[in-house]
Amino acid sequence: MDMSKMEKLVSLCKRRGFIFQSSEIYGGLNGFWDYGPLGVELKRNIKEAWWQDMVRNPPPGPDGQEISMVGVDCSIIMNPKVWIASGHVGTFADPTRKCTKCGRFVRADQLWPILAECAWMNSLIQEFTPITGHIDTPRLMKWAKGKGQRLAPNLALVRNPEVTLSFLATRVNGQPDAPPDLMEMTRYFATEQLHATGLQEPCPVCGAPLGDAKPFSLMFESHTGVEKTDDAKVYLRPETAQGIFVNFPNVLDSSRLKLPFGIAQVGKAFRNEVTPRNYIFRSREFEQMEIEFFCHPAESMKWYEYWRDLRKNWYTRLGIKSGNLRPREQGKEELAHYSIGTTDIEYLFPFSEEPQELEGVAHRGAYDLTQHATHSGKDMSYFDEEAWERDKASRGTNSFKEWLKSNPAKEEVAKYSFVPHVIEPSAGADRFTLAVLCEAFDEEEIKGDVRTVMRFHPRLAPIKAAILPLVNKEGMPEIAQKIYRDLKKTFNVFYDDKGAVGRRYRRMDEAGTPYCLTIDGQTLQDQTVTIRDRDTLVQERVAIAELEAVIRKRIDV
RNA sequence: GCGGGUGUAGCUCAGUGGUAGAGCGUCACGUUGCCAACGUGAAUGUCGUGGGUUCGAGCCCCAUCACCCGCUCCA
Repeated sequence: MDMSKMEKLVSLCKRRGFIFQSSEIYGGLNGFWDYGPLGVELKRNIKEAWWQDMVRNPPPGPDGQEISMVGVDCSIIMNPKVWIASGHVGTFADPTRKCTKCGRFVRADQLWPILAECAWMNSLIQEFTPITGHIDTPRLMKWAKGKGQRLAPNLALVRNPEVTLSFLATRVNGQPDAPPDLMEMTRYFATEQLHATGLQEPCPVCGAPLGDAKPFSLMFESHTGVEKTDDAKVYLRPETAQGIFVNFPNVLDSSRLKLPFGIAQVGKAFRNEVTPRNYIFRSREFEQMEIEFFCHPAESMKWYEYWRDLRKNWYTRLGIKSGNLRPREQGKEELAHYSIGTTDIEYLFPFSEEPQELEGVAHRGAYDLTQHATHSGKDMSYFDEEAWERDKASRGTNSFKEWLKSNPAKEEVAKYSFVPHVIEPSAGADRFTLAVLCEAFDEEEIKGDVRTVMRFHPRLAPIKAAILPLVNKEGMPEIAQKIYRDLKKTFNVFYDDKGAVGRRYRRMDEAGTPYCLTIDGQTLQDQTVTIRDRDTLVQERVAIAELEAVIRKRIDV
């Protein structure tokens, strides 16, 4: 059998119940996936580890201080104005035309300026005189069979010069008093079947005819209420972040938080990706684990570095080998216009030679809060009461409002009232789940036999321990059942008494269960069981009474 | 969206126009004494889906869907 690692992993995930294709019995749906019984446990453990480590128990800040984190859980469908303010609606609101051959998108209103600058046009325009409409057929023919082949392989003039030029000649000779202008000539060059299609407009990249202009949005749309009118149009959120931003004032007013602090959210997001690809890596429905950390502008770089390092280390701690994990500072040209800095934390998946993004840690400045302040009219700034209390005596009044009337300098006001800067560590829960699966997958040879084992970090493993009576007699199943009932109150454990114990061990290896507890003959004598380690295969004896503590200790490594 | 490939049992695959198959897995019974044991038996398929050609289609043709690879896209 010659399967790639990725194919083996996909097969195992199906076979053991980690991941299924969405609506599979109906042929599936491109870009959508389901988690099975083991997969949902794995993903829950990942999300819970994130929530525990980032929200409930984050490590100390850069100066050793406690850091404040709270969570929210926002609706997926929000007021559409949110997405206008965030920029998601605007970015692709312009009608876009798609090339029928190469698939590239061109903004409809920019087509001619772009064409004027494109490579094939600049080459072609030297071969005729657009002012007079005069054409030199042999010269254009030569271009079509030479440079044109390379520069615009799908241009009608290149694909079928005889026909294309005959249409053009008919036009030029038929109306000698009204020579075609550059635009019309370009359309002729792009048209192969004039009578069937009419004049076409070419793709700036390859020359093929462009499709009709259509508004293009990566956001899924729906409607509220009965009538599906434009007024009722809503969007499925393409990211969880905006729910946090728009709730910034609510959280501030209800939770007695002071800057700096962070708000976290875990939840589904939706993007109508052009090409979903690579298993669950790029799906149209996915889950994000996002933090917006709000801080004073003067401290923002410090916090950016804090989160960047913390997030990278988190992955390492959960078992991602450092060699496969690549933090990558984005270049200036890559950055969104509002971002001061962004680090992509990338992972080298088996399906790609290039590392792929697991998480982006972005310094977003005051962009988002300012956008929402502008669009909603709601004040999104923060008033630093401590700073004001400290300085008010020297300002000559107890009232900040009163002081503002004296027209203080902007920089002075900003010491007390300002729009916080934001550091955004935005992680993909499904992407990390896939990374964990890839990282865990291993095959090793034991006595000429291949053992497939998922080496999950114990904290993430779907099943923590299996309880196995060595044989089904002499009271072993009864003892095993009791152990099972005790342990399942605390851990996700699995009971199995079917078949030979070796086979049961191997089954648990494929599920990634870190520990197997076996009830054997000696158990009957001294109330101990063996605990088998998934990775080392080493077995130790542990008293039944100490099992819970022993497992807890091992899982919390 | 383009080009190439694939689609047959839960998984991996064989099956080139004439009775739907194998290995593994699953289940039952027996056996069981620590790393995928053994014996016996069983279940499992609209051959991705829909059309067409044919006396007859898993196989040929058309369309469509999904997955994989390469482009493209990923605000």
